[in-house]
Amino acid sequence: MPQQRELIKGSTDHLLLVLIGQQPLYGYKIIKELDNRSQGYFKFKEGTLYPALHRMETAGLIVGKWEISPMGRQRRYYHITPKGEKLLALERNQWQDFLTAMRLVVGPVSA
Amino acid sequence: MPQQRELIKGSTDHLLLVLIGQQPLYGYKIIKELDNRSQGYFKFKEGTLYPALHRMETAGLIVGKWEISPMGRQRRYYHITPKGEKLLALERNQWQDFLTAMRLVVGPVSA
DNA sequence: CACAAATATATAGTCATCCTAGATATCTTA
DNA sequence: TAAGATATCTAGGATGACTATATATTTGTG
Repeated sequence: MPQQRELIKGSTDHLLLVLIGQQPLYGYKIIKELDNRSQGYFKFKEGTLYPALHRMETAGLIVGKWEISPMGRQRRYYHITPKGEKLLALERNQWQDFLTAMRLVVGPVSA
Repeated sequence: MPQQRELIKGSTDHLLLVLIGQQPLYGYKIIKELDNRSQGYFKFKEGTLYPALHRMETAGLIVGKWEISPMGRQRRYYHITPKGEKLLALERNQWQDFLTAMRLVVGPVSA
């Protein structure tokens, strides 16, 4: 499973890329968004999120820019890059493949 | 996400528990079974599998017994324990919850 | 006004897991 | 007899998630 480990470990990164791919977001907002959208399931810790964002920026998947939020405050907004877009599309396929493989082993998953 | 990290990291352990929960199996056979059932997706390495089995045995989820295979050879067959059965049922629910949360964030997953 | 809580970013250190790589042994088949 | 499949095991490296902490600003409350 060449890509599976990355997927497993990367489910965090995938979630971040999905959100940032929809709109530029800053770290703290991402934590809140993930919490809200998942109805309280995902509760990312700062120690997980910020290093992940830095990793992804180093990898050229996103770029962080200091911008003024609608509230007039300085926020570090992350934008997805073309490279990030490509990886995002790839990750969606990998996620599908992983789910398919899991279903084959553990049996069908309801819903 | 208290259980999510365990789930992510534990997708390996979950797969093993599912298989062993269906029938006693030995390590090498588990690798082949996962490969076959997943149509080549899961290709566990020995360095991943055996330590995982040892961890799970230490945790009391499975017990390994040296037995003679139908081929007349010594194999270390792992059997699920009552404790393992309970965790397996719990893990199935956690897997469902995780999938639900993922869908809420990344959108519906086909099939 | 003062203080608490929420907002917001960051990182050092710990821990767990996955994989590489190698060791070892038996059995089957050409 | 040799090669390849079967079978188990572990040390060490790499990576990522979390705890804990530091720091600063803003909002809400009494």
